[in-house]
Amino acid sequence: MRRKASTPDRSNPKVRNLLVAAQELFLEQGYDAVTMDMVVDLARVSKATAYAHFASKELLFATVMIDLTGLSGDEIWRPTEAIGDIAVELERLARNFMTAFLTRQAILFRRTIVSAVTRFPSIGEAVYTSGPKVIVERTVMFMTAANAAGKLHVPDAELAADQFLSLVRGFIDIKGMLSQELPSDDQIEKHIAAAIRIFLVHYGNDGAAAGRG
Amino acid sequence: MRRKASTPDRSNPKVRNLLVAAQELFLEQGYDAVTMDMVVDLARVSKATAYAHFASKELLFATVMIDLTGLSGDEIWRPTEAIGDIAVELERLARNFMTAFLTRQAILFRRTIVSAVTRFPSIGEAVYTSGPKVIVERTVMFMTAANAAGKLHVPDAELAADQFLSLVRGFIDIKGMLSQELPSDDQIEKHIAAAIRIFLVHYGNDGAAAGRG
DNA sequence: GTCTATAATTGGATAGAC
DNA sequence: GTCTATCCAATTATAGAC
Repeated sequence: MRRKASTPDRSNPKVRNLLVAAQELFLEQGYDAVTMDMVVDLARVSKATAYAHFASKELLFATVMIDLTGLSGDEIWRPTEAIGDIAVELERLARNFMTAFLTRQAILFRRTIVSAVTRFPSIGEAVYTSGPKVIVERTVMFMTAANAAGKLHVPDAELAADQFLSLVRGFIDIKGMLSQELPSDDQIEKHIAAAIRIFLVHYGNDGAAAGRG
Repeated sequence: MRRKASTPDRSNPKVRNLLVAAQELFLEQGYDAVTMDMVVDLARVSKATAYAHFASKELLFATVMIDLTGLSGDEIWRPTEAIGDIAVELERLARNFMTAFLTRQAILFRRTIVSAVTRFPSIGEAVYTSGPKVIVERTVMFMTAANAAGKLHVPDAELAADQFLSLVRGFIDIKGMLSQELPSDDQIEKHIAAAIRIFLVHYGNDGAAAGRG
């Protein structure tokens, strides 16, 4: 019965142990540096058991990566929410995004997934589709809703969403990807505030900006 | 004589062949997927020769990566240049950055270096220092110069540089990192134009923006 | 310096007992 | 399903001749 080809049985404790161990090791060390021996040792499971549930190291890796992807959809913004004070809303959206984006775990995940793209392109596509793509879509929805509610003046919601997320992200994430250092909470706060300021000067609906369109 | 520990002899044709072959293979497939056999085959050199010049695969990899880093300093902007029409200057800076950033080779390089950070942190630091860090520094210099010349109103040059680069980069680079698709030249042009527009509304010196500081 | 041939080890995956 | 013990292919690095 091709159970192995489909979803592994997560009610099985050994399967869970394997997934937890594999996740930790893959995130910390990357696909190649991790051996199946290391995984089964940490999971306290024999190798044969591991291969009874996951047909290959590659499949175990893919399962772990896909599991990690679904974390960041609704956490940004829910389309059902009403929009209050626009500066507050933008701030909340920005902070939600940054906490999902700049945690140590998130950075490790991005490193790991980027490392794997070359060899497992389909995993990269899947993560893109259920990760960044969703974030952008949600932000576009937000911009559209804010525009409709008269809280922003947004002629092009996709452009505005792209610019907002770009400003919020900033350029610091590169440092996080290449080195160990992460920005402090204080830096992040200041950064978000500045991003919202420049964004609102352009897209705010208080008539402050001239010559837009 | 510990020649191997220092810089390899680049006047030697076989060394050059090795570096060229290694660069191509590492960029296309990543550190682990490339074997020394593949490198020496492509370089048409024997394995023993390779190890006569590079003490290990790791050192060969590090050499290739460091070589690839120095490409993007002066190409952004030179501090000696006088600043003319600000919109034109910003556009040139943005385009220089994007062509250095969104080429196929640049993306492959970023993927490869990110993959390697976990296992070779010092390489990541080195690349950060002579890559992104330099780009940011140059852009800060530009902002400072433009402010001094009265072409921009920039109270905080570092913030302005971060915002400008963030806007120009946009959010599309993520797609490039996770999938194969790259934005078209046309999309890039429109994107740059929009970035400059929002930037100038905030930082332009024509009195269009209100309430800044 | 350069080559061919080979050592030494690692690591993904499986056989067979329980 | 689970374990122990093992196979076998791949890979980094070197020995020894020229």
